[in-house]
Amino acid sequence: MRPETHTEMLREVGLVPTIQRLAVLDWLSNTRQHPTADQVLTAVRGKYPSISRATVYNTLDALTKAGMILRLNVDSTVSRYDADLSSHAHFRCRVCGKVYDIDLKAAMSGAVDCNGHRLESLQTYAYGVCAACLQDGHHKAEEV
Amino acid sequence: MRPETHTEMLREVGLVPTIQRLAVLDWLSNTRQHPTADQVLTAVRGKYPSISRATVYNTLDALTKAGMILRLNVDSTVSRYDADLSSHAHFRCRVCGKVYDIDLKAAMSGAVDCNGHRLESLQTYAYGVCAACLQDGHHKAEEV
DNA sequence: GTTCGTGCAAATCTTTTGCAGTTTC
DNA sequence: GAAACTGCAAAAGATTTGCACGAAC
Repeated sequence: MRPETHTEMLREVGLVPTIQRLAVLDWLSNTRQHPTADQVLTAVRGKYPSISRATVYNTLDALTKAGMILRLNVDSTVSRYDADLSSHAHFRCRVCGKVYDIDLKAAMSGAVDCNGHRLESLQTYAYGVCAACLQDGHHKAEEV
Repeated sequence: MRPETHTEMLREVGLVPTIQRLAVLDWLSNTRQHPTADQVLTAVRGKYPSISRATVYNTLDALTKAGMILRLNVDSTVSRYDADLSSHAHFRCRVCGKVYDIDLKAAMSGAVDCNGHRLESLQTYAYGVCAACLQDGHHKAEEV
């Protein structure tokens, strides 16, 4: 979207703003889909044909760890990525496999109709550091 | 736990109650862990050394589709399974990788302390049939 | 006896890794 | 120039598939 902003953002988290990373970040910021790594690779190769699969994986991982994008586990066998950090839930259709953004409140309301989709089940996952690891050693726990 | 009950339950959903399926279901019902398919394989082989990996995968898939167990996507690269169908959320520690059951309310409260664990991020996934597929043809959508 | 399920091996798919060469600052 | 990053190829894991044999009803 705004390459300069993205360049700055990468620098701020200690990542070298390479062409490849900017291409991934720019494209991801402009899509409303929730692409898999392979879809990112295909899309970015439209602009930079030489980018390799490993670089895309490395980049997506680095951006995720830096908190600039989200890695979604909404599919069971493949990761998807989302540059929209605002609080929302994701809906996956078991018929067509598409992933939609949905309202968090609509999802949690218990209603079957969820933003026009028919909700059948719900999963909530939390991530962080467990009680045992917090005790084990704060230092160790902070490092990752 | 109660093999007879499990036998009945399998019949009710149209699955032949084989030794293998009962072994998987029994073991899964008695663990508080959230095992991967491989961990189920190892555990069940303790009792039935001849059970194959494919059968475990087939069984877990059949039980999931029948709604008797849940398939968790809390890890990004491996599925975990849970026989506890009560409404709760799952917490994954990024240090040790363990998965814990947590209170859904505690998870959604916004507090950092979540059942003693330090919550850093939250993901909510909804599953069902999307608006487009519902319109496309109710019949097609119901089949799966 | 027919249907459904199991076991084995191979195949597929996603993701990670090692390393030589290149880019960035 | 040193540190960080990329690209390639190979490896590692998880899951699925095809098919012959065996179990269940």
